[in-house]
Amino acid sequence: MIPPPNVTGSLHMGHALDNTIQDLLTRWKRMQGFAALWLPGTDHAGIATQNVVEKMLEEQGTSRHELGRERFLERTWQVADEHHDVIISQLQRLGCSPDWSRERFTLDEGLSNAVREAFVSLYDEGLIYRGARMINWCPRCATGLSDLEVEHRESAGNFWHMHYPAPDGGPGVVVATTRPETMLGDTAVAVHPDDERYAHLIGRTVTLPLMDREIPVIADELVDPEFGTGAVKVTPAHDPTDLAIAENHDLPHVVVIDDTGTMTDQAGAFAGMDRFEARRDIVSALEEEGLLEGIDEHHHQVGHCSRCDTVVEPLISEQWFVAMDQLATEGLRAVDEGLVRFVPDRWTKVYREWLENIEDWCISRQLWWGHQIPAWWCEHCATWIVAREDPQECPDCGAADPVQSPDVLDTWFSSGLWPFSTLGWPEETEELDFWYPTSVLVTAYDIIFFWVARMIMDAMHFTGKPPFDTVFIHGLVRTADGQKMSKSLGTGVDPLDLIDQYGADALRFALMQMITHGQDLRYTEDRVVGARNFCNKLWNVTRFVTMNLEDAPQEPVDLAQADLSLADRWILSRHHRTLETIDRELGRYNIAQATDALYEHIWSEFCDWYVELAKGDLYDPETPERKSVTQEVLRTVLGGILRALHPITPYITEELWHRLHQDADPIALAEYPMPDDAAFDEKAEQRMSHFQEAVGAIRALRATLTLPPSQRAAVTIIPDDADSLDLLRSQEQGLIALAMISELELLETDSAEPENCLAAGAAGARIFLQVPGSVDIGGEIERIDGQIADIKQDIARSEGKLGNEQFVQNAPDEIVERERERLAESREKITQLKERREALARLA
RNA sequence: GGGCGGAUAGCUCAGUGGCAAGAGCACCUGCCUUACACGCAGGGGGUCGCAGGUUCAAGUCCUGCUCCGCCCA
Repeated sequence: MIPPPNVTGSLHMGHALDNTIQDLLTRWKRMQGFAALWLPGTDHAGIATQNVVEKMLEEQGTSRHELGRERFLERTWQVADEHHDVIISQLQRLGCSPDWSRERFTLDEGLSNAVREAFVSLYDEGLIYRGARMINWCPRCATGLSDLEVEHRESAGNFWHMHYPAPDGGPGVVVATTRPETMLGDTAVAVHPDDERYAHLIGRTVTLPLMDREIPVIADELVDPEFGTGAVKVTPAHDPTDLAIAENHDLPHVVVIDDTGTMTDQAGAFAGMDRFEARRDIVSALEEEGLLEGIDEHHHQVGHCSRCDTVVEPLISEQWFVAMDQLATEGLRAVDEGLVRFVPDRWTKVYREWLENIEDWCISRQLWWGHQIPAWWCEHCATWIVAREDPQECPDCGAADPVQSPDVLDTWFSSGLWPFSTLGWPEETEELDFWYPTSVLVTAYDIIFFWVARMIMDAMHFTGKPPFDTVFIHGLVRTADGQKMSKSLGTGVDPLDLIDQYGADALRFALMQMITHGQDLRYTEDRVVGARNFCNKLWNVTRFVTMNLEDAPQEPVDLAQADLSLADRWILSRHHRTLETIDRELGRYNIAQATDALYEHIWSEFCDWYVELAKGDLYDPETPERKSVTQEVLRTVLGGILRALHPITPYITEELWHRLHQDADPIALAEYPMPDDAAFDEKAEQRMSHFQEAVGAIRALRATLTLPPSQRAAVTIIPDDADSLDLLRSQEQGLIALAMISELELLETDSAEPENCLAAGAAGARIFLQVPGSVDIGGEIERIDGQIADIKQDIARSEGKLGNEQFVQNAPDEIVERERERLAESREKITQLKERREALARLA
């Protein structure tokens, strides 16, 4: 299932990451023959979209109220449609392959029916109710918000200490507050019952300054005696804790701030002022009266509207709520019974703790863009009618034309239904029957609460089943220095720019390499450059292969019957080990590990070694059978590589697939390559690694002399044993080519060492490079000294371990034996190195 | 205040308690070697945050601490 990108913006790097993961998983499973549904769609993002449109209207000098609800919605649909088209085309450019025929939008008719069904049935069960409670109100958006839509940020503020005198002119009490403007609505002062400092005041009254109102001093456990002066002002209408205290003591509410952030006519002299203006004026008024005892700087958490950043006002307001107790229990059951699992697992705890401490959910929004609440007010009965069908009259009293609530639902109310509403719920459709419950949800950790938790709760409640069995949680894409990417800060990166510059495949490959388990990832462009280079490498090696397949036999060679070279056996073995790694790691959602395994296999094994060795066989007219076997191996391995890579880089692999196989079906429909144990060839891998070591040793010797590739050199090799001799003899051609040898002398095991040579040891052989003419060998002596020093350390370490009785006794025999072998090898090596150094010193 | 994550090469990150710590990028040296200079070959670079502990053996497990980031209140 796709997390619906909202229709207000365009795709950012987070979407690119998220959708590439989903596309990868979908293509992978699809190629493996599973019926894989990836259902795309978008959500209407109520408050965000409405804000975008209102801003546009403001620029045009009008407002939603001037337009009226109907015309405003027309305008908003237009904007939403435009953004929708942009997003869809972006997803397509990224190479996403969902089932476009099933695309859904949360305001579609079907999904709206689901919303209405969900609302009415929750209402009928008593899980949705309407009530006056303290909620978070955004004065700018003019709507209530859920707790999740408020961002608490530490802000610099003050602690104002205000003196509330006793009515008889006595000392009274000093209270401290961060919000002086609310004092106009104070209806008490509260202290902790055990606080001896204030015990004498409990039950008496103090005078509320500026309002000249007597308010009681009460005792309540909720007061923290350590905080501030230990005495708090109580403003039931404007603070959740104060409201709780007021309920304990039956205190009256005085509303002094209205839903536009303006002081009400209850606010005395300050009526009509903006709340922040009033704060300043109240402070100076108190100061004038000598009632301001002091100001402390104070950093505290202030709630901001997550959509417009306005300071949120806690207000008592009549709204629709979802009672969360029962739903949360069902949501917890889903993870407790293992019906839903989070990857990585640690997010389970985050999810669980949130559900365990959840409050009722305010779902009504005083907006126009969204699902209008299916509740109608009957003026005559003074009751709400909640119904699936629009009522023409009140079912109780028959009064005509009940009025529908103008409010709409929180967007997440509809998003929570997404996994099943998109498949037709509440109808019992074939789609629902076949596809539901789904398998995987992929999303970033920042919407676990908003979306994931709600989907799980809703699914458990309405369908009795989990919406999916796995939630794969990834991190956020950040800038190179770890900042959040944001358009407004100018730190955002547009994935489309990168696609233009490097291609969608490069972007996808880079993102898949960077992804870690639930950790944020830092984006730098050089990762995409690297991925682009990799694509280029793949392109070129395919070019090489196809060029060399032009004269390949019509009938493909049966590799199972063919006479395979060491290199052939090796690359086939490595290829299948890579496939095994991919299968294992993707199965664990270790996407980067799977991606890196392919990178390594393609570049460092296939290109760097197999292709280089293949050239000898391809260009040697003497051995046509070898050539056709090599051609077949190239075709087979490259074909496997392209298919294995296709879910990550769909475009280039599709193109190259058709260059490799002219009449093939699309690679997207090809079978995903699976590892075959029969291809694992331990022996070939071991022999090949000895061969590679020999090549490496010669190359290293050449490098110390800074010989250019054009200057080939004569090499003598003395194998340690018959096995090595056999290996090197069989690989002579490759050795000469890869180590740039002019003349190769492969001696018998016990031969005498040649004079005037640079020497090196490789697994199973000693290697001698003839020094041509006057070359500086000082560098080589230095290099050998370094090696001697390193090996001395190794010897000391091995001797230490083996000299330790505890180690020999307790460690597994295998480990001890290995340590003995290593020690012997090191001693052998150091002897050779010392001899070599002396020989060099004589040379110089 | 509670919880979570991170600290390994200059940078970004991998690293089932056991063959001498790896990759990519960056850096240095030499190369247009006929698939690829978006490339090839070679190389330098590490007190694995700090302090204890467990173990024959710790980057890896335990405890405490420091710093950075995030979530919740």
